[in-house]
Amino acid sequence: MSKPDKREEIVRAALELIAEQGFHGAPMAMIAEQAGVGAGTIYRYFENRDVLINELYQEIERRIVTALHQGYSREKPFRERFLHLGTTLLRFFITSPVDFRYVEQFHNSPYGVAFRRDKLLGDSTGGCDVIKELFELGVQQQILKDFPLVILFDLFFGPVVSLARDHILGFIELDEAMVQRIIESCWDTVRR
Amino acid sequence: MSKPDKREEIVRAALELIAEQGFHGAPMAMIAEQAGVGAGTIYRYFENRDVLINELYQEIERRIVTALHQGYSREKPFRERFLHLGTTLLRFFITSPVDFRYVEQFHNSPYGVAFRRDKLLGDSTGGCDVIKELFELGVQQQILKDFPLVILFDLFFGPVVSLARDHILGFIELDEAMVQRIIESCWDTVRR
Amino acid sequence: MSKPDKREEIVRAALELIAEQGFHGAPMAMIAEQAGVGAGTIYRYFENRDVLINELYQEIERRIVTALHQGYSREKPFRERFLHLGTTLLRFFITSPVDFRYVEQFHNSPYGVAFRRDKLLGDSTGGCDVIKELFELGVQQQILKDFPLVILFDLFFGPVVSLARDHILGFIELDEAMVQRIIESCWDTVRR
Amino acid sequence: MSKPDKREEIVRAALELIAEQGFHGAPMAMIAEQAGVGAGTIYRYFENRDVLINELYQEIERRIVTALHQGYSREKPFRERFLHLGTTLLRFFITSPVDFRYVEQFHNSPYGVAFRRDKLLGDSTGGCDVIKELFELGVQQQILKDFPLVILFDLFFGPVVSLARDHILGFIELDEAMVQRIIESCWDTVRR
DNA sequence: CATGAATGAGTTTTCATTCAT
DNA sequence: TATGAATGAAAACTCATTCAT
Repeated sequence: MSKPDKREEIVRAALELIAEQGFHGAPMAMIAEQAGVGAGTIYRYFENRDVLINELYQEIERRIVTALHQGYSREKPFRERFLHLGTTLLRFFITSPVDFRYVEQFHNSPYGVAFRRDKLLGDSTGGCDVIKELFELGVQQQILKDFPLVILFDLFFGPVVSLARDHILGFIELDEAMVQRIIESCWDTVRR
Repeated sequence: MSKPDKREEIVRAALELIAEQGFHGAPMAMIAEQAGVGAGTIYRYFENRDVLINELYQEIERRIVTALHQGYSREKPFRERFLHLGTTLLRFFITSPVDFRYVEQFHNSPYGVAFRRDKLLGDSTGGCDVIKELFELGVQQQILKDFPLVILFDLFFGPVVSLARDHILGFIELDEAMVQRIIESCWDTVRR
Repeated sequence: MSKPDKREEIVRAALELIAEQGFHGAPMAMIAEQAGVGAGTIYRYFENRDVLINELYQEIERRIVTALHQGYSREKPFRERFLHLGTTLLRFFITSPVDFRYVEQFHNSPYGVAFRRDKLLGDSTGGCDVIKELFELGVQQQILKDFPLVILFDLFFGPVVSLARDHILGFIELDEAMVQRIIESCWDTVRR
Repeated sequence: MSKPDKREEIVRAALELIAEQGFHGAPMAMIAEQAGVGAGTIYRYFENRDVLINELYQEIERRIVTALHQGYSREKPFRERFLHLGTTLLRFFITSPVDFRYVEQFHNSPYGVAFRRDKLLGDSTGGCDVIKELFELGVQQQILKDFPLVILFDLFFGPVVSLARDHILGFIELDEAMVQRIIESCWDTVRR
């Protein structure tokens, strides 16, 4: 196995185990075994457990940002851009349940709290500037309701996260049509 | 300290520690110290850690249910009842940050997963029959949008939870007027 | 409940629990509950756990000695006296399984070791002078084989204990006739 | 220290401590210290305390079986084979006092009871098929007295165990000649 | 006298991290 | 560079004993 491959395996193993079993259910030894490497090897790629966990989160964040930008264009009309971001995010979550579960584990843990404290930002999706930019624009141009930015975020993304969770837990089955209808409802909530 | 006082102190200490530090940050010894009792004393009131954690959750649930029923009347118009439940819940969360944080910790943990599995329900507020009843009525009478119940729940309560979290973390400051406006927006999301 | 009754109940409860579950399975609180008294009450009758356990043993020993003397007479012929002691002891054990189990637990424990150390004696039945006396007589009068006393004890009582254990554990079923035959065999072992 | 050495040290330490102090007197930390290893190291070789204790017992049983087979031959006359087994067992016990004490501790403990329950056998020496086989043969061929097998076992091995115990505790001093004489006496007890 | 709630020392076990190979 | 055996601190839990009522 080549060097980057090893790192890859560790990341994959850690992500899956933590997503499925929580932080409790993923001790370093188990991650190593699942990754097919020695326990000590993890420490060649990640200084310690905390670093591993935080880097995992950042990798997911990067994937989310990439997904959001795919097919996104500042030229399109505001509503369309909005729907694009909403549906893309919801679709990302329900097609990447491991990533989603990990993010949830992360946010509800000492790691997530520390992370949030650092950011002092407040978007529940995690540092996606493209979203923030669009919301700010919508407020400026009075397309969106006259709420503080954070509230608009919560009104729009609160349901997205809840729905993704319920889909992944099997309480509902979201198909593409439903995703569209839902995000349109969310849009109605925040638009003026 | 009288007997019920001791149980009370343990509950309070456990609740605060877990809400603030998560389950990791609240070992039994620390809970005992914070409560001003011996380590073994906790086990006189709670069979083991799991029981303690689950009873804590149930106490909060009882408090929520009590709050929701206060001032609630089946005689009032549907919309008014809806707004009552939404504002009451949001107000409860932001005035009981410890309870709220605990509930979040709980849901995102092996305990919460097991709990959900038992319920097979899917409302993110936790066994509040009065809420479920009202939503079912709304669907029947075609007052609410034609979505599965679970989705309506998520559309309505997803934002509530997100907003409560951001308020508690200090990202926003929700006053009574804002609470009213927000819940009205949520109502617009789900009503036909 | 009168005072001696309470002591009696404690003794009975402790004996049964320890006999059935071993020392591990009989914490003071459980003994108290089984006896129908408060946990602290035990300490009015026995200074501490060790004292209780040792007194329990001594009570059994007294019962054994009493049994051995019943119907025993120095006037009878040697062989008859011998058979009397052997059959009486074996009968006592299999009709008092709780006492027997307790004695076994006791001997194989720190308590028993300390007890033996104190005695520096060596009879495996526990300080029964009538037995010792008879054996010494048998050696003197050359009725018994020319072995040290301790060895004669072991040859005679080793089987008795093993058989009692197997009877109580249900591996064999000893009736009166069998008891007679067995003890006669043991007699053949030690007699000249 | 090489890997098997460490396991060896743990086994030795546990065996000695338990033999001398009983199960109570041998907590894992003490075993680790005595073995010169870290507390956690024990768990690399034994899943938990129960496993350690049971494996210890099985190792001893293997040693006993090995000893019994040494110099044993189905060709030799019955009586000779009998004496071989008896003397070998007694010799093994008095030259391996730690093993003997451990076996006694084991049998008189929840471990031993569970173990016996599994076996449903009833020989007090512990699964030594060679012994059982010989006894069965003796019964068939009417060389031994007409007793159930279990009783013959107890008549023969009851004294052996008692004698070994008394030798180890220092109440008697068994030399080779005495061992011979004793086992011959035991033989007289069971032979027709 | 009797009680039983309270205690905290002591037990088993886990797991992040190190370091000799 | 990779390994995985070894570690020991920390966690949950038990229980003999005390002492206020």
